[in-house]
Amino acid sequence: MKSDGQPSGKRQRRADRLLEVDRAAVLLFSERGYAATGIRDIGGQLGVNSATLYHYVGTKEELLVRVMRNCLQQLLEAAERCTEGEASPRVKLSRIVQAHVGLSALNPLTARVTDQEVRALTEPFLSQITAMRDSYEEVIESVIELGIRTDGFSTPDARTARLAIIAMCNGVADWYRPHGRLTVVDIQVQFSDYACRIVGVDPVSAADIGRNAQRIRLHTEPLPQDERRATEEMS
Amino acid sequence: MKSDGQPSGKRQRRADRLLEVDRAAVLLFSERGYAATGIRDIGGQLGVNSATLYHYVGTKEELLVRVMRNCLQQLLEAAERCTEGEASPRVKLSRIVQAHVGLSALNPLTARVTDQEVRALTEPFLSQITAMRDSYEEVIESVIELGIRTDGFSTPDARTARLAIIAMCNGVADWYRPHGRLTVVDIQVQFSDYACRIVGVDPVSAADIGRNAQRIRLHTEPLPQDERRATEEMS
Amino acid sequence: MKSDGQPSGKRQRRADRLLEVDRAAVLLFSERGYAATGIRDIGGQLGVNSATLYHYVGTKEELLVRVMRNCLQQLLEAAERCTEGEASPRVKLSRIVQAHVGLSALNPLTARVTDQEVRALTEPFLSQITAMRDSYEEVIESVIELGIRTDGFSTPDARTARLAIIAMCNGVADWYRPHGRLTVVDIQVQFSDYACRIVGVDPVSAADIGRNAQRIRLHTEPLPQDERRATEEMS
Amino acid sequence: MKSDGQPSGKRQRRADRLLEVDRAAVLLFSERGYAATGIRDIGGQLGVNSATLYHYVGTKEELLVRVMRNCLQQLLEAAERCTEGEASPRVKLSRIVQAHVGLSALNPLTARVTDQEVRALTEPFLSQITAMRDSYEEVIESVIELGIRTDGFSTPDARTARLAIIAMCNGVADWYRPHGRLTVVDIQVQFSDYACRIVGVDPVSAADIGRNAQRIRLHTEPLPQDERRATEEMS
DNA sequence: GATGAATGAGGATTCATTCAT
DNA sequence: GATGAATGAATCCTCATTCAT
Repeated sequence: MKSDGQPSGKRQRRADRLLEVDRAAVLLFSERGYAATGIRDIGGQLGVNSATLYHYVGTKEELLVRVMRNCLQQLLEAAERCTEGEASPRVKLSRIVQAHVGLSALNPLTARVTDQEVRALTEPFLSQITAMRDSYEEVIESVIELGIRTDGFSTPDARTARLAIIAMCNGVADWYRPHGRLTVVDIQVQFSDYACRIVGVDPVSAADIGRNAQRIRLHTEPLPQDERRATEEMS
Repeated sequence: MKSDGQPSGKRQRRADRLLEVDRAAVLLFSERGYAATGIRDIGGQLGVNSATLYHYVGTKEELLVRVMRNCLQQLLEAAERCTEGEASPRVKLSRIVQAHVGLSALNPLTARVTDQEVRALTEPFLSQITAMRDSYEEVIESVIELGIRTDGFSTPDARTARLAIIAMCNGVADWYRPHGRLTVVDIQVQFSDYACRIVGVDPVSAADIGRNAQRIRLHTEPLPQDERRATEEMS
Repeated sequence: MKSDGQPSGKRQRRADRLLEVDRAAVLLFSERGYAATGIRDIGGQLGVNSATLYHYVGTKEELLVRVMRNCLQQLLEAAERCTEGEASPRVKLSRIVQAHVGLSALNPLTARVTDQEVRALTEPFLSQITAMRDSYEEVIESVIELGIRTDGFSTPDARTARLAIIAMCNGVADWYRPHGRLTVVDIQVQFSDYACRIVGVDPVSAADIGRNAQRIRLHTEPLPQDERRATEEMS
Repeated sequence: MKSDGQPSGKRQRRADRLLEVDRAAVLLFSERGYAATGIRDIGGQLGVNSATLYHYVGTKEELLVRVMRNCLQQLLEAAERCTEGEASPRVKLSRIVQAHVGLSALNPLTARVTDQEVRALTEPFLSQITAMRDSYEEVIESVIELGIRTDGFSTPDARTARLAIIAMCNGVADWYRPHGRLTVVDIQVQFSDYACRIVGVDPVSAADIGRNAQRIRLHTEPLPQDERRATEEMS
C-alpha cells in the first residue's frame, strides 16, 4: 500500500495529464474546428511545449479519434441500455432522446466535435467512426419502425423522422450552456416530447421513462468556462 | 455591341466567372471545410491558377462571406415573404419550414457551408453574418410566440421549439441528395408537418400553404455531382 | 525568330533556374550528405526562400532522384557506346573505365552523391535507381567474363574483379579536384591501365581505345569552387 | 562475491553495456547513415530508453568518433605491424592489403561507417580522425614509393596507385557478406594480387606473406544478421 | 485577364539533449 | 542505473497572398 501522505497520489499523474490533453483539444477543436486548430495551440492551452504533447498522444488525428470514439461509445451503450427490456417503442424512443440530449447538454463541446469533424478523418479512422455512427442511428430507426408497426407511430417515413430527431438532438450541443434558463432535465423532457410528437404519439410521462435518463459525463469534456479559471487559480 | 469576329465570343464575363469561383469554393468548403480548403484547391477545381482568383474575389474569407451573405439573404427574404399577409401562425410556420427545407435540399452544399463555417469568420464579418442569422431566427421565434398566444400552439418553450425546428431543417442539408427516394416536395411536406407537431398543432393542408413554397436556387450552389461531369464534357 | 538583343535570352529562365537548384542540391548533398542537408540550406545556397524551391521540384527526395537518374543514365549510355562494335574485351574494358573515370573526375560531386546516397532512397525510387546501377555493373561483368573466355583475362573471379574496378573508379570522385597535378586524361589512362592489370592483361594503347573516351559533362555538376565566386561576382 | 539469488547475475557491467551501445550504433549508422539515425533508434535497438544512453556515452557525435577512432587505430597498428622488419615492398604491400581487406570483410559495418561518415564530424574530432586517416594512407604511399625505387614497381604515379588500392579495399565493406561464395581468405588473396598487379609486379606467394594477415575483430562490429536473432532468443 | 515566381509565416512532427525522480 | 517528461530548435512541406510580366 502506498502510504505517502500526499493528498493527490502520484500514481495517476500520467493518466491525468492525458485527460488534460484531451480536454484542451476538445475545447479548441470545438471553438475553431479541427483543421484550424494547431498542435501548438493545444500545447499553449496547457502551458506546455507542443513537442510534449507527443509523449501522450500520437498524431493530431489520433487525438481527435480518441475523443470521438469515446463519445460515440458512450452514446451507443446508452442507447442500448435504453432499448433493453420490454418497454414500448415510445418509451424507448423517449429514453434514447433523453440520453442523447443529456449527453449533448452535459458535454456540448465534445458532442459538437464528434458530430461535426467526421470529415476531417482519414482512413482507417473514418471507417471506424462512421461505423459507430451508423450503428447508433440504426438503433433509433429500428425503434421508430417498430413503433410504426406496433405502437401507433404515425410518420410518413421512418427515415426522415429519425433524421429530424437526431438533428434536433445534436443541435442541443450548439446552443446549450450551463446555468442557463433551462436545466438539463428541462431540455431532456421537452425534446423527448418533441420526438414523440414528431412520430405522432402522445408524450410519455416522466414516470414511465424512469431514471434511465443517465447523466453521462465524458472525461473529454472541458470544464465550463466559469469553472475553468476558478480551478486554475486554485492550483 | 461587341462586334469582334473572334470565333469563341467573349460573352463569358466577369460575373459569370465570379459565379464559377463561388461554386467551386462552396463545393470544396462543404466537402473539406473552409480551413482545410486551400485557395489552390479552388483554383485547381476551376482549372485556373490560384493567383487568378484574386482578380475576382478578395481574400479567401471574403469568398466565404459572399457565399454566406447571399444564402442568408435569400433565406431571410423568403421568411419575410412567408410571414407577409394575414395568414395564421401555423400557416406561416409551415411556409417558413417549407422554404427553409426547400433551400437546404436544393442547395445542400451552400446551406451546409453557411450553417457550419460561421466559426471561421473574423470581424467585422462575424458580426454581419451573425446579425443576419439572428434576424432569421427571430422571425421564426416571433411566429411561434404569436402562435402560442393566438393559434393554440402548445409548447413549453418557444425558444427550444425554435431551436429544435431550425436544427431539424438545417440537418436536411447533411443528408438530402437529389434523385433519392424522396422528392424535395415530399421532404418539405414532411418537415412542415413535423414542425407543426413540435408546436402541438395539426399539420396544415398543402392547399392552405399555397404555392409560397418557392424553389429557391442559389447561384452559389455547385451542380450535383452527376450533372457536373456531363456539363464539363460538353464544353 | 526571337530577335531581342538581350544576350541572355528569356526563354530558358525556368529551365536555368531548375538547373541551379539541381546544382545547389548536389553541392550540399555531396558536402554534408543528403540527410544532413536541409531544404532551407539549398534555398540559402541559391539566395532564395526555401518555399520557392517547391516551384521547381517536388520533394527533397525527388530532387535527389533526378540527380541520380541523370547521372546513371549517362553512365549507362556511355558504357553501351563503349561496348558497341567489334572491339576486343580488353579495349571495351579500357573504354568503359575511361568513361567512368572521366565522368567521376569531371563531375565529382554528382558522382559521389549518386554513389553514396542510395540508402537515402525510399520506394519506389530505390528500386528504380538500384535497377540502373545493377544494369551498369552487369555490363562490366559481362565484358570481364567474355575476356576470360576469349581474350586471355586471368582473374580468379570475374565478380571481385568487377567490384574492385568499380570501387577504384568511383573512388576518383572522392579525391579528384580540377587544376590538380594530373589532368583528367592522365587519370583516365592510368586507371584504364590499372583495370587491365587487375584482369591480368597488358594495357591497351591509347590509339586502340580511340576517342571514345567522351568527356561527359553533367548539368547537375556545380561549378568548381574557384569558378563559383568568379561567376557570381560577374552578375 | 555477489551472492544474490537472481538467475542472471549482475556481471554485465558498464563496459559490456558500452560495447552493446557501440554495436547498435554501428548497425544503424551503417544502414541509414549517421545523420539519418536517431538517438532514439539506437535506444530502441537495445530495448532501452534513449536517455539511458547518456549514461554510457556523451553525445551522438562522440559515439561516432569512438567507433571511428577504434577502427582506424586498429588499421594503423596493423599496417605498422605489416611494414615492420626487412620484408620487400611487394610483401609489405601485400600484407597491408590483406590486413585491410580482412578488417573490411570481418567488420564491414564498422568499416563502412568509418570510411563514409567523416563528413559528419565537426571540430575538434574532424581533425583527429582525418589525421589518423592520413597517417594510414601515408604508410601505404611510402611503401609504394619505396617499391618504385627498389623493388621494380612500375606505376606512373604512386599517389593514384595508392588511391586506387585503398578505394578497392574499402569497397570490400560495401559488398562482402559472410557465408558467401568466397571466404575472407579468398578475398584477401585476390585483392593483394590485384594490388600487386596495379603496381606492376607479380603477386607474392602466400608463403612469403606469412601469417601476418591477422584476423582483426573489432568489438564495435555488430553480429551478422543471422547470428543476431539467434543470440537474442537465447537471452 | 491571367500566371509563374516568390515569400514569410505557419503547418505537423521529430530531433538531441537535460533533468528530476 | 534507468527513465519519462520536457523542450527549443529543427525537420519537410504548404499556406494565403502579392507582384512583375
